Amino acid sequence: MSRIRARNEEKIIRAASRVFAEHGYAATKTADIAELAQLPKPNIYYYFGSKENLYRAVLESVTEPLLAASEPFEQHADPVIALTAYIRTKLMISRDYPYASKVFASEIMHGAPRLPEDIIARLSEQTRTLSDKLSQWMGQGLMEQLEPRHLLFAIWASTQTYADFNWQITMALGKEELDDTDYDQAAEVITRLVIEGCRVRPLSSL
Amino acid sequence: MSRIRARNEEKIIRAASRVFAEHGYAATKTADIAELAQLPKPNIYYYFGSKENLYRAVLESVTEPLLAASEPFEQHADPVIALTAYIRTKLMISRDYPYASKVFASEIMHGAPRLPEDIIARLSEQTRTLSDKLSQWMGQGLMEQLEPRHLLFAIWASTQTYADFNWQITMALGKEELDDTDYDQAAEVITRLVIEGCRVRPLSSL
DNA sequence: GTCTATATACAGATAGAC
DNA sequence: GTCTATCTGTATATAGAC
Repeated sequence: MSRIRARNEEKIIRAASRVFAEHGYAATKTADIAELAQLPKPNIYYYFGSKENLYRAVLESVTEPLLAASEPFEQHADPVIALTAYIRTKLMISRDYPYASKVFASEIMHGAPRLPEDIIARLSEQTRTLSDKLSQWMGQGLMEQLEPRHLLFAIWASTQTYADFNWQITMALGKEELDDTDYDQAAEVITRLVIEGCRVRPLSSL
Repeated sequence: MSRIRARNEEKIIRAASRVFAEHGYAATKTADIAELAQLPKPNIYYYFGSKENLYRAVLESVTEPLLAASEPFEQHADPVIALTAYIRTKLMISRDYPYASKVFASEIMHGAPRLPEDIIARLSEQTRTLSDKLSQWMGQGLMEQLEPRHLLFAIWASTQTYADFNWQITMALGKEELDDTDYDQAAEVITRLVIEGCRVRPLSSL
């Protein structure tokens, strides 16, 4: 793998993430990706073979930040701290990786027809890990007994909505784009819903 | 407007809602809509003129159920009852009108490039009405003081996710499709988050 | 008013020069 | 290894028969 190749592949992936996120897979023209990447169109086919291959490469590349969100669950044993940090991290990912979030959202909304099996497996495993942790806390009396997966769905949806449905959010808030204050307010509301709503208590209360 | 015309237009709209929801605007072929509607393809162009016109007609037709969700806010003065009913209604809409929800979600995710101005206006007005009502309850001390629009975003996201990201939900729950029990559990979790999380109190507590 | 057969345009992909 | 010029399939849209 040459220097120039690595550099061009990265430029293409970056440009493709954005165009796929903004227009969706089918509406995306490889010519637009090439233009944004400032490379001739055939380069894309030379490096990736086909539009679909490139799209799969994009899906792989955007998976990391999304999976990394669960770190707070591994780092903190205390449910109040872990859940608070998790919500904040999920919101920061929506802010910093909006293309990753949208490409995934679009893919999943249409039934994940092009999502590689290994990514599905990793997402499933993460879901299991997270819901097991929640069940454990519930069993210890550190939070109310609820179906943990529905709680996860609520957290995922209400944090990712700031990336996926950014248009609606900015419109409703009457802004061009969101600033740090908006994300702080979002974190405050969602954290309150989860912590107070599930009566989550710190480890020290045991 | 002839009988046969009205009937065919409705068949086309219904088929189009489904195909647009499942594949997105760009990936949808008018031939697939025609096949599902059991009509010849040129009929679509005869009745609607273009794929884009048909899509706009679909957007108009799916707007009603989505706007109707706010009825509980008008019917019930009590915040506990109104919010509980609102969450339930939103979930039932996700269950009963999944195509409407997905077509809208896809449109908004890509920046609403084809959403008619009048629909935007009606959605904006509803947002204002709902957040005003929440502010009023907060002012009366019937619930915690929070940015009401962020609370709305959380409710919208966590209820619509059951339609928009149905694939992920069913996969996480290990099911082919959701049943009434799943929606009951979802309602229980989301209602608890909102009512307990915002410390919403009934009118009678005043 | 309705539908079969066809034109047209666009975008994914590649052959071949450099 | 890289890119210009071109091919080709596919899907929107319509002309014209019934």
